[in-house]
Amino acid sequence: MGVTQADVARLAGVSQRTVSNVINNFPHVSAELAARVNDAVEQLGYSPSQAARSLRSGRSRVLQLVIPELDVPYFAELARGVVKHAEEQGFGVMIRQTLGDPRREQDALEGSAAEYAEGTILSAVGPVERLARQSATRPPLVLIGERSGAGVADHIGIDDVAAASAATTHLIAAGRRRIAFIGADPANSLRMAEMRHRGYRDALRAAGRSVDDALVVQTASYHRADGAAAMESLLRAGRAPDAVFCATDLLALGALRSVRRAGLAVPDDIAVIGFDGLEEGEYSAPALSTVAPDKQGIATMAVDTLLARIEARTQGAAQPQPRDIVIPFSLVVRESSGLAR
Amino acid sequence: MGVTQADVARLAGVSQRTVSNVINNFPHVSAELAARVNDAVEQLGYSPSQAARSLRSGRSRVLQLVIPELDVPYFAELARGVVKHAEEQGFGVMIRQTLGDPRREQDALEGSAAEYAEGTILSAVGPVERLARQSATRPPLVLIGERSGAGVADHIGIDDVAAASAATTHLIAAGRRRIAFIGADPANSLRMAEMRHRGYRDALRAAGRSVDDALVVQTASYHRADGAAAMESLLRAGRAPDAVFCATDLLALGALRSVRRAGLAVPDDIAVIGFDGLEEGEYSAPALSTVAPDKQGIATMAVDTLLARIEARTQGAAQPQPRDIVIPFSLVVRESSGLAR
DNA sequence: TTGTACGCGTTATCAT
DNA sequence: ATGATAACGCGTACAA
Repeated sequence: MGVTQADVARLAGVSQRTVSNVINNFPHVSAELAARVNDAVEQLGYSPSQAARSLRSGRSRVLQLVIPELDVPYFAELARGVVKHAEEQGFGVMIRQTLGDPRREQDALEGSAAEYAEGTILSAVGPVERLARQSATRPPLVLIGERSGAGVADHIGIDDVAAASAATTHLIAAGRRRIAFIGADPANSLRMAEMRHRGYRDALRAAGRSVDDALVVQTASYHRADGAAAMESLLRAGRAPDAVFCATDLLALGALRSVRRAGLAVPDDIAVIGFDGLEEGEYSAPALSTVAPDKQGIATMAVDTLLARIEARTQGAAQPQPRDIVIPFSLVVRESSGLAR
Repeated sequence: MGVTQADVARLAGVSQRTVSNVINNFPHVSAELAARVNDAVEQLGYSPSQAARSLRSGRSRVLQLVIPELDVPYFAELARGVVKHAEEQGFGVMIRQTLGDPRREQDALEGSAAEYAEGTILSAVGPVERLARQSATRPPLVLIGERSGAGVADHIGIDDVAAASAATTHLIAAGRRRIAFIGADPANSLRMAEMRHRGYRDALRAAGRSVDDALVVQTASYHRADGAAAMESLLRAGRAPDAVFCATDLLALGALRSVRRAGLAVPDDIAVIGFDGLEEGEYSAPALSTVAPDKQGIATMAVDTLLARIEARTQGAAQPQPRDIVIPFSLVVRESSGLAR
């Protein structure tokens, strides 16, 4: 703060232009001058003003990541990957936390804060159609998780229906008869919930099973406590299921605790499988089976896609159609869905 | 992007100055003009350039949070609190991830990226003396976790020694005789590890117990896997402990799994207590006892302290001496350290 | 190879 | 209450 290129130039006895050249290591600078400038920089503790640089160049080298909650492990792992990869590409990451509030999502995209970033990676909790509308003039937007129906923005994610179906099919193959689903969304606002629910139903039908809606329980949110409460209600409601597919690992971890407290055994009495591939599930008792999206892949691809958009934009190139990039997932069978005795 | 105050002024038929006044809702603007300007803003989809604003005002309203790993739950919870509180104060948060690399810490403070932020909250993994040195000319720095010995920067944190002592004393009071400690730092680079280790020893001595170094195991890091490995080595090494205090909850969660896999029971055979107060510990089997720092308190206080420094700096006020603010912790007794039968 | 001069979009000082 | 104008620090076209 305070010390400018002009100060450095004065001390080094060169023009400001030369200082700028040295800073941005421009090809044609005599080694001697460069040394003198670097000395002066060192001596004054000069560091370039990002604000001026950004105003001048129109580039901030900052990305914005908008997620619901930083301490939900799935988002934390995602954020780790995004920050890491962005830094490797020379970009910083501003993180905004919506806490599930659609107004905050809106504000993150339209508010003045948005102007810092050259682009946004958004994991929305609500419908994204409205949000993504102004993409023409706004900085590029890449969606993860919820996708926009209209193909109005790039989307990176896994095939939720197929993944949910794989989890359910695994339970069926393990010989389970009464397979419950925890995590349906009452408001139907999350397409994610809808898709995982659909995958569950699809798998059941494909196996010739009927779908028993008494075994489908809605949750207000996707935290451990919701899973615990949902499982309790399932256990209270007469005939208990012999397997449960939870829409997130956190729900599953909560469910695990409720089963345990009810004095039942996992997987002997009830098999449990989650969704997210959290490391936490490797250490639960029993270790949690799960459907694991390639989170690092999602993070990397989201950053790369966004950077490509930004690049094209600054080049004034024609923007290709928004793409929907599907990232692979894997079924991770651990203890909680082992074959029943 | 592209549309400036001048464009808005032209459309509204006023001077650019008036537009600026309306944007920053300056007191003296006729309601009629303001409406016209706002219309034009709406119509053009104008939003102010943060770069220009920041260059002009010298303020970016951005804070920098530097932590080792975003997906370590302790840091994730901390980051949540910091981002939340900073946003409430009108500040965005750039997150940098050091992955435990001291060079990245250095770079976060000195590199050009640092210039974006008006101040930095740093959770260091290495010695901070060097890092904090240049505080005179650099933006303000607030330390969380590791503290600098010299009182060269503000520090927010709990009393690690007292907290570790409380955990150990709890184990002693529960009748445990052979209490192990997991998490000592071989390189001794983390003062945190040293302090928690010291608290453990202090409590033992205060109870008239001898300290058996065979029960102290070092870990390379503070993740679940390290805790699991450490516990295994403890179980392999002859006489097993009947209690373990782990320097972090993650270590404890790993230890829990190793005990389970060895066919032993927690807390009957071995009591376990961790450190961090993670929500994850409420759902482990058994639920994990822990020492819980007031994480939201740390986050809030770190932001407030940093903001106060920034304020004083922009006011040109004299900077008070760096403070060391101690945040309370609480002992959370859950199942894993219940009384042995 | 290096110096001079201008403009990026804002805010703020000085008049009116 | 509003309009002209300077300056924030940097990058670069143009000139030398």
